[in-house]
Amino acid sequence: MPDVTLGTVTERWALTPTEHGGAQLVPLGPDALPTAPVTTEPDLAKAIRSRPEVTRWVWRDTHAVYPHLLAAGVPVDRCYDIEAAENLLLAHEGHHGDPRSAAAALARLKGAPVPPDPPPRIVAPGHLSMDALFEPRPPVEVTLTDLVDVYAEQQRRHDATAHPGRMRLLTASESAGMLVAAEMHAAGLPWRADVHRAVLAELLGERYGGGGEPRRLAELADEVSAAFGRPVRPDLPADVIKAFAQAGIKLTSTRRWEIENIDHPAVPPLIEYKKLYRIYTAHGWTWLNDWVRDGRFRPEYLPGGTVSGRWTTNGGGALQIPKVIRRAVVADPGWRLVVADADQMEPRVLAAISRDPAFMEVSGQAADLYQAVSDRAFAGDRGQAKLAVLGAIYGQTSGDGLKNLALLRRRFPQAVAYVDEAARAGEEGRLVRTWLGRTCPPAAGAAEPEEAGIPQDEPEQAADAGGSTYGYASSNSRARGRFTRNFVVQGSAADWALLVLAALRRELADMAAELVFFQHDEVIVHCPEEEAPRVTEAIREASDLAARITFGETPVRFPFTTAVVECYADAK
DNA sequence: CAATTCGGGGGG
DNA sequence: CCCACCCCCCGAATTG
Repeated sequence: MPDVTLGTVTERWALTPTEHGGAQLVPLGPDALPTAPVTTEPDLAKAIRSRPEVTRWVWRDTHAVYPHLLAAGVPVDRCYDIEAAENLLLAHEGHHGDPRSAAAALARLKGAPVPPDPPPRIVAPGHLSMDALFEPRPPVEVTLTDLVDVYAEQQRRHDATAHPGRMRLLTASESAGMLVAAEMHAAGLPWRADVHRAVLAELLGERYGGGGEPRRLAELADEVSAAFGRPVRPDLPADVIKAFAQAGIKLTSTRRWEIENIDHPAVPPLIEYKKLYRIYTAHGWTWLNDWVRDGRFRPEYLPGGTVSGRWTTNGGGALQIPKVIRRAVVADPGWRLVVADADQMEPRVLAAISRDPAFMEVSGQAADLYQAVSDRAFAGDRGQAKLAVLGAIYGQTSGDGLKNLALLRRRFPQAVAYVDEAARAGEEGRLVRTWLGRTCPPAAGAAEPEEAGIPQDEPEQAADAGGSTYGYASSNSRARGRFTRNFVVQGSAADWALLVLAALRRELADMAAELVFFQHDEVIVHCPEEEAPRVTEAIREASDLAARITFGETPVRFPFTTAVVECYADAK
């Protein structure tokens, strides 16, 4: 069985790149301290290739090292990303957002002035793939011995957390995520520019003068104007609101849900215009020119880019590809896309972390979770069950869902209590953590930490006070409560998803298959047609393994819906 | 004139 | 009827 992240018997080495592609390296003992003198080698890739016995490479920043290694054809098994770990440890210690560079960590260790982080690198459109490797970067490397000191201190800081084993798992899997991110960038998502252009032509028509406004948008704008009896620019909300007002219809916005049921001839072309305008501006011809090269779309993935641990991307809108545009994502000839989507990931994660017996039971089967909940508590009304579950996770405050939420609370008290407690912690200004220990930022304007950092792992029932828990909370603190309520679920789901990715990349290591896309609860693997069954099975195994490692023994199952397709749009 | 905010759409 | 959470990206409007 692959050891995904724990690394019981690991040969660890630390390294730091030097000028002209070389490296300094040093082996580390079980106490994280060097067991031999530092050696210097002229070729980083060769230095790594010649040490296959090393199972984990400790380095400052994956992004500064790993793309070079991949370009040289030297993938690594595991790493430990010191700056990623610093980020997680700082947040856990109540110092979310403090400078996280290795240089800053070293300064804190030595009691020296802490340098601010360099500004985040922005990827300009058109500034593609390998170009990023050769951008001048600020000189924030620290010496290898200093780096090892920071690493050893980080190991001690793990021990000081509420659940050191989980925190180690978190930093290990975040590091694995950094590897996956670089590998997915290098592989790229297969993208057929010709198909994309055909889709655009079909939806938007040709562009006037070759690069001007698409014909279809102009036609729809004319239809809107004709319906109002005067020229109206559909892309200017103020203009549209004024036009409706003149027609005797008062609007506070021109959002789709507010206009779609209005009986006026301008509405259908206006809605169609908004839909197409969005495609045109965000994923039209300009996007295609900027972001697709040689049949691949290579976004830069940022693991842990959001506070909850979900990933973001830097440019290209890779996590918001509209459904219609997915027709351009097509496997190479003879290859397939295995598109795998975790079924009801967040409710199942809530079952695993709350250990609610009844909720674990309905989550212990591969079948539709919402159907199981509705059979048990909602007389078979799946839609109501789904709304109630999502309402509990998001912190619904109004509407029909509320009485269903009460029903949910009766049937699954421990699960609802788990998120209720997270909400209360947020309202009271405390911090909350995911299952593995990723910690939410403090409330805006919260009294600066110190105070020994607000411990709250197993918060007492807070002297309850009975009665209305929310009665005296301000709107701000209620918003904070909804945030922390959702954070423990969304973030713990991100914990699990990261472990799935880490496990899956190891399952795929001896195949031609490549991970090419990851979006919260969905992965795409690009593989030769004949490997697709193995890949499908690998995803199942990665899911099971991730669940065991993340949550320990649990009856909760995490099924994926997988589709083997040539085109992304044909999945599900 | 550059930077920031707003409004509206896309994703999960 | 909308819900409630986490995001990105664009063009226009506004602000410094």
